[in-house]
Amino acid sequence: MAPKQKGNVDIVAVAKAAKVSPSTVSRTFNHPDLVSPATRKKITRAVQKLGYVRNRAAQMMHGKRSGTIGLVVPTINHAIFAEVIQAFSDAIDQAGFTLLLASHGYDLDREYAMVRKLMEHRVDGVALIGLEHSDATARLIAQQETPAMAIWNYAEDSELPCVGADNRQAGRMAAEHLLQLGHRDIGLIFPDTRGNDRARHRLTAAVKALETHGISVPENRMSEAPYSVSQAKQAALELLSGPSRPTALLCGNDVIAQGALYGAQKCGLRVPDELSIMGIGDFKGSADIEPGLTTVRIPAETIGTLAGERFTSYITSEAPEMFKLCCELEPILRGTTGRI
Amino acid sequence: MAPKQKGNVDIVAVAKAAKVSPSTVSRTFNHPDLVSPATRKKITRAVQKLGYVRNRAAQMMHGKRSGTIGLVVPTINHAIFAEVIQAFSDAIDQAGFTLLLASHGYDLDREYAMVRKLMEHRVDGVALIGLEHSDATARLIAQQETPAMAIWNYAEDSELPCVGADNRQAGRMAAEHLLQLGHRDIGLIFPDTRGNDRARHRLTAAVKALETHGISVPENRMSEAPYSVSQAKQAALELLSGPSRPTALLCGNDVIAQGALYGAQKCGLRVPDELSIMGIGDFKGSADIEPGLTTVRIPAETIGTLAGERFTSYITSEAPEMFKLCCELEPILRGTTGRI
DNA sequence: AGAATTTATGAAAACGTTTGCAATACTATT
DNA sequence: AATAGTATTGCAAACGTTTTCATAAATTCT
Repeated sequence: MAPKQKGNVDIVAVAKAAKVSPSTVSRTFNHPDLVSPATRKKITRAVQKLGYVRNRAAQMMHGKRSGTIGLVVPTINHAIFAEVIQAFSDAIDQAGFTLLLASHGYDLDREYAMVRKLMEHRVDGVALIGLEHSDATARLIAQQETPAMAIWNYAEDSELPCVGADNRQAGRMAAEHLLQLGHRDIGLIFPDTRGNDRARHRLTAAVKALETHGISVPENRMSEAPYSVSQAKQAALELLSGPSRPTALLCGNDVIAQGALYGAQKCGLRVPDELSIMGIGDFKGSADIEPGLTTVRIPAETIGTLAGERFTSYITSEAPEMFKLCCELEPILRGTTGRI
Repeated sequence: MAPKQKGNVDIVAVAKAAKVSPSTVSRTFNHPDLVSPATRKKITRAVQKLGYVRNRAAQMMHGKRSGTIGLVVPTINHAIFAEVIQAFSDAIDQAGFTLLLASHGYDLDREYAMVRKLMEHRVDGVALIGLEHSDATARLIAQQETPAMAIWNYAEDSELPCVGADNRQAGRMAAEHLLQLGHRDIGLIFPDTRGNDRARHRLTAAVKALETHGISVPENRMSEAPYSVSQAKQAALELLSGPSRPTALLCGNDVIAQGALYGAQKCGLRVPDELSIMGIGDFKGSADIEPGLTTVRIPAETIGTLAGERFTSYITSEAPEMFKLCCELEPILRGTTGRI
């Protein structure tokens, strides 16, 4: 069946096969109510027979939306972004959009290049992770008048519409949980904060919360590690091998916390009796390690879904309304923290 | 700077600003050597000033490639696919292509819908995960003459070009490793194999390898669990709680193996002394758990990169050559398996 | 039965590019 | 200085759709 036409099955081939004009075929797709049921059936049959697939690029040239949304992330290969991407993708798919995905590896210049690339494809909107972007990117977005939004961070004063969590609050909550348990000597393991406002906000807020309680964090209690279990393990090992060791470790995210946990186990430290470990994020799997990781839950799936839903309706709306959604954080108390 | 034009900055606006014809502007982009350096500079300046961004959809209407490649995966939110997606994305980006991503949640009908959706966007190629797809999907691909490929599985007799690993071999290697250590009573935890040829091939090959050694696996030694640590933990708990328990667990992938490990720890079983656990995949993180997970390494990143490189050159080539690449598997011996 | 609507269809212009062909302006050759 | 090239540019058609406007057919009303 479905005899392979000589390549170019377009709307006029369908029209010919159905013995109607191209206009009518187009109308059958876009305004079916304007076309008589009989003709519609003829056309549908011709479409089936020829295996016609609509050409959205051609539609797009008539001011129609392209039906695509661009998403630019630092990396795909990271539990938390994968979760956001999945949820976002599902949500926009629901609204008939297709996802154009690009990653930049935490490089803001590459981010600009990616946004530009997406705009060449005339995406109907661009979603970015975080609120920190280069001026060039901001200019480009403003100039092209492409709808844009930020995912993952929330900020009251954001220029862009955003759906996310308050990373400062996350940092504060993590610090306060440890303080509440009586910890006074706390080690910090965070990633490089350049071009990563999420990490930076968490770190500064955590430090500030500690200072409020009269605790300052000396240099030798701070360690830098990328989002990698093994490198975080390494970093933790260093932090724990000194002559005096902290009673608790506050980690930039759950991946780092997981590495820290393994590091502690390697040192033979009992968690949480001898060392408390606190993560941020509540990644998939954090509940399942032994002991379960205490963390601050950032609802990635909710954020992705909400972002997708709001963005699509923002794009399709006649009179788009600015939106800024702050998703609730929640301390998840599991087995890696305890009273001093 | 960059004064916002009244919305539509197209090639003719640029032409007007540079006082040349649209054709010349177009040529400046596509065949710069045909344009005098002086004019080229004028045009470049006009482009800068107006903030012109090329419209690939419009180019596409002239038989030019759209510059997009579609990738359809079961799910994004899975360590192993995230890794493949990242590598694939980077590789095609390198060649100037942009990724259109869609996921179907292990539903072959939705997979068809996604492929169709991508074709409406006139992707230059479609990459699918695995070799098992619905007839409708196969027909659609053949009919549209869109280049297509399979990622993740390798099969000698595949219709599509493919880059991947031999999942049967993976299953066999896992089984043989356990056999070699003297295990005779082996429990199997695998996901539902419908619409998932990866899992099915691993399972059947593992069972066959065991049978070759005169071992048949009774019903009560098999358990089904999705790719979820917690559910796999549950499944392992059931398998291990019976009156007699197996001496080893062969798991469909590393996520399941990780769950099984936690399950064993929960039962108070010492791994690997009292129970061996074998995974398949070597996910990021599998090396870092304690004890490190013994597994069969499937080089996800290599597969993604290779797939992206080969596919782009396949697409851009004048005379495309079929390709089928089988990536090497490697048993990774860590701490979760031992002699009986 | 004829006029006035309403419904269904087609013709043609438009969208933003690319490209084959024609025209023009140079340069080199004799 | 006339000729033959060659380098540069512009014109207009083409790509696959959508949409406005006009026309034809069918229906309703008086």
